[in-house]
Amino acid sequence: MSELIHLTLPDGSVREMPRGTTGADVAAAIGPGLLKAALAARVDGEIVDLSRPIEQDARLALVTAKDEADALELARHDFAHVLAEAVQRLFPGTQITFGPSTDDGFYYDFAPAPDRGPFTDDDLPAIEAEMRRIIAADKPLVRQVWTREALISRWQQQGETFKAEWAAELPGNEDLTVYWSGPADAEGGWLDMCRGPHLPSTGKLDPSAFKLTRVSGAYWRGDQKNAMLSRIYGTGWLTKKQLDAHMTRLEEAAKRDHRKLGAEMDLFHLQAEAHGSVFWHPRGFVIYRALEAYMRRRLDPAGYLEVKTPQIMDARQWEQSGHWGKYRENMFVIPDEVPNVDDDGPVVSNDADWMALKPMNCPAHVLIFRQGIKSYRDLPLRLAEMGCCHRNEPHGALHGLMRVRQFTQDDGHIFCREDQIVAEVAAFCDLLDVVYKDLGFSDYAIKLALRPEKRFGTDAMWDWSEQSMRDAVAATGRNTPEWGWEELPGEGAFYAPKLEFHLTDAIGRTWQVGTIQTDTVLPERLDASYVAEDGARHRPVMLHRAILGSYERFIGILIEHYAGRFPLWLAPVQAVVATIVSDADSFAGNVLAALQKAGIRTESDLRNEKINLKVREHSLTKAGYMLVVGRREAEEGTVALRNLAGGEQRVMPLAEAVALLKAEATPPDLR
RNA sequence: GCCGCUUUAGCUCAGUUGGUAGAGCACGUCAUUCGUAAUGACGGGGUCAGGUGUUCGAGUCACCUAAGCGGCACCA
Repeated sequence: MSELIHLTLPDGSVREMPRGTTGADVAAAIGPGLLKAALAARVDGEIVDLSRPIEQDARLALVTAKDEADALELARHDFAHVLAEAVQRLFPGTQITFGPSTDDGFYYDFAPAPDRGPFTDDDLPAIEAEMRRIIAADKPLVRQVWTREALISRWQQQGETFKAEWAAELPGNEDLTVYWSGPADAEGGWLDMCRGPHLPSTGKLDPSAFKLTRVSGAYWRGDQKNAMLSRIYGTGWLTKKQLDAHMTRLEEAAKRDHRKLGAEMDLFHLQAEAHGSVFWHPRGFVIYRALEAYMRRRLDPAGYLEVKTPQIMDARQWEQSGHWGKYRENMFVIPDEVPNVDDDGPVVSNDADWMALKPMNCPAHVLIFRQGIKSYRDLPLRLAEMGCCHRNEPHGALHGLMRVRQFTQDDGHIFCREDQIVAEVAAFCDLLDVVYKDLGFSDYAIKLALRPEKRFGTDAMWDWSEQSMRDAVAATGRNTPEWGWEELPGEGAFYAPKLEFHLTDAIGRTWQVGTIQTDTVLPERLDASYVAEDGARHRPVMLHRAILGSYERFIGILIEHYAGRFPLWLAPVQAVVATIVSDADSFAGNVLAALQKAGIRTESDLRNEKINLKVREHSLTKAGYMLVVGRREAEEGTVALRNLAGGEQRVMPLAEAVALLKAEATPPDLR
């Protein structure tokens, strides 16, 4: 059995090695430097442990720190492993569950010992120290294959009920792999069930390249019916330098948090008395209005007809649409009865009729569609509404402007025939693309959320509506990895598959903004129909769609995207006229008037303060431009125009400055 | 809703083992007219989130409620 196998290395050279050789053997044969640097082996494309025997001819590449993505993945997985070992050594009785790598590190979910509550931030320093000890001990990470029965029985013996449950339910019938944090099968060894691969030993990790960041609760298997576990998050890298760079990035990102900038720039506020609803301040509402005006200018020529529908509707309407049954808990419900204030009895009797604040606009749009008789000639009918909706969201979900209880959608519903769907969805994607680019987003992700478990409609309807959506996206060529395209099983709405458009906030969290959905359920439930060429009544398909999603969320993302430094057409304050001496007050008045006449949002600052202070203050509130006037400008009819973002300034005649600002403040669609 | 943490002046924060509150900025008054990121002096301002309890005494300890923050779950 001492045959030789042939391993093809990345440079094309072929090495003869005995069957059963390992990545480590090959590295050693090439040179001690490579052996030291090697982290894992890539055999025919698959990453495996350096110690895994190779049984047949293969392409082999050794993974080192230079293969950053692979190396990071390996290191983060190992950090999670070391974290779990550290926790069990420090807190006996803690059960381990599972712990994967993440985009910037790792986490591990634990079931704390019964006599001890969940972990807190105070536990982290000790756990970090224990992790460093495990790394310093340079424990070998040893792979073993166990039968399922043996492993389950070991977990049960050790009281690891979560691991036992998982081992029993892992799909397939094959044996399971475990990894020892060495020594294997001996005192001091520590075992976890894991598919691998792992680094050769814990010492390959840089003990200064990780940091435990926070603790949180997390449900076992992500289901809130299950036990609440205690999750410890860490960020992990290959070097301390990478870790430091990451921490710096986080600090920078925190500075662009829309909640922080919203206060600093005096855009809006939130307070307990109306938690989850936004108090827009004058400067913030300027952005809102500019965005709304822009959207109307985009929607009108795209064939949308804007409507306005009631804020409150009878509960029976929501029953018929299906929302009452599914979302009753999250709707604001009010009695349709005048309370008798003189009466000592209950303000509302049990048999009151119930009304609800609208959580969405679609049923109302169907009601508009149903007025009169619609012909196939009326289709596609595109109704739009800047619809103010209320949803009583779970309190833990609220988040600044991103997740609120009162919000305004740039909503729209397209009633059309089945054969019009591909064209309508494609046109929507194109319109959305134009809008996002105008607003500064060339990078967004597209996902298709498929039928959920609980849904209305037949499987045939879902087959058809999901496929129509795939076809429509394919027609736009956007169903590719570059667009982040993926299908999300089970995540659709109860009445329709959802095409989702996602943007990312300052610290990397993604938020759904735009959406379009192919709905055949609601037209059925609310009995919408049109007369076709054959003279018979047919059901229209209803496309639910929004580009911004909600003004609140989109403005939140805009604030973070621009770090408050908006393009001039969206800037709350586009220009500030500031004087150096009071002798220039009168000329400053002329400058202010000229700018306001040109439609530039301008403020003036005539305070008896140094120009340094004025520059500083208006820079901090992120006004667009400053027009400084002193004695010289007043005499010459010029202004010193300073871009507060860039800092450069130029003296020019007033008329020239007005023209310049007017051009830059023109919205992108009007240029 | 679940887990953990937080809540002291308009904002950012200090307040040691329980002995009835402090800074910087902001704000007000006065002086300063000073050419591109903080002029100076003086002054006003707090039921320490709300409630209940322990205590001679609570910003400090316990419990409850609310909101916020980080996750989880949810997101029509």
